[in-house]
Amino acid sequence: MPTPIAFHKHDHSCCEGGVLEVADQRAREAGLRLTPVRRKALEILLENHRAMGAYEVLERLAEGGFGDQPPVAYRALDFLVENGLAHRIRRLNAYAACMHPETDHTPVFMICRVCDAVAEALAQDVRSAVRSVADAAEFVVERVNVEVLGLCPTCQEATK
Amino acid sequence: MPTPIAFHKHDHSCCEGGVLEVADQRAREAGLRLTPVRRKALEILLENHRAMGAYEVLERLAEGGFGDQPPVAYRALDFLVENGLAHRIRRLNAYAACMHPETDHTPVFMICRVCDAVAEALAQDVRSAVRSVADAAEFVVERVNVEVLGLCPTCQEATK
DNA sequence: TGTTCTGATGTTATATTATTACATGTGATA
DNA sequence: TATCACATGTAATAATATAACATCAGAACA
Repeated sequence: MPTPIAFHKHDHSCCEGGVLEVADQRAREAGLRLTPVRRKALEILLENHRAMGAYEVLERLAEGGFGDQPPVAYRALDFLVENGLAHRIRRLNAYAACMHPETDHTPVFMICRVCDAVAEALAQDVRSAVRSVADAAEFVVERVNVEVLGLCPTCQEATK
Repeated sequence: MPTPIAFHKHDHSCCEGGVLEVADQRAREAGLRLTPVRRKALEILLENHRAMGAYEVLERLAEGGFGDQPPVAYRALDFLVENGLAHRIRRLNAYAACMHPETDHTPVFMICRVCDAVAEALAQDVRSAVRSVADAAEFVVERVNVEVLGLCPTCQEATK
């Protein structure tokens, strides 16, 4: 199954190179420890450009000479998520490289229920709407996760 | 751990009775098959008034004379979610009775990272913001799930 | 009444996802 | 070099979820 992280065609080399560059930069500036396993995990997510399960990432890490036990993948992925370099897509029990690591954003994930494709979008409006609801409940917001289920452009066609 | 579905004190008998009443009504009118296990599962969620794991619900169902194997709980919970009588809280791998079954809503769940308390809020603004993002991506929205992680009023106090 | 169909339930087994616990290594700092 | 903090490796297991199939109960109908 394809499960790309964007619905439409694009020059993927830009995503990959750009994101890795930002990651390296953040590592230098913010003192992030982007160690070999962690960087490799990010590369794997970027290469595939789709939501991947932890065990799938683990397999690729093991092929790359790293450990082959679950914590190896979970630790690397947790690190990436903690530091805004990847996101966790809960509906799919999967992870995807963040496409906008340079900005402090509230991502919205659109997940196709037919083909499992995922696209990440930025939505400042969603963030502010959430914030006002939370304020009313006296709740302090730290992270916002929005997952939208529906039909991607391709599967809409197929359904017709 | 308590994990209530609302942060503030309230008359819980209203929630419980009201929601069950709406559920029964929907069963009659819309031809929903709210069978004994399904109704019991809803009662369990309402009684506890908090997010509960499937196995926790299963245990209570078994005590009530129903089957004690995982599919018993998963099927009942899936039914409730499908029909808008419960929600799945993915961050907690848990389920909670819907507090607004009468309305077609986009729930926002606020989840406390310290005590796991969950509160459900309605947010029409969030829905429309999501919709406009999705339109731009030519994505057809079917369900929206918003989970906000942060600190509930009680844990904010404790952290000070 | 009895037959047939559909969907719900029970049960066994197993798959998938995630964590705990502990040993080992590694690089910075005093 | 001693010590510390943190990263990694590994074994074992916990927690969550589903597949597959048998059985049952009620509706629709001859």
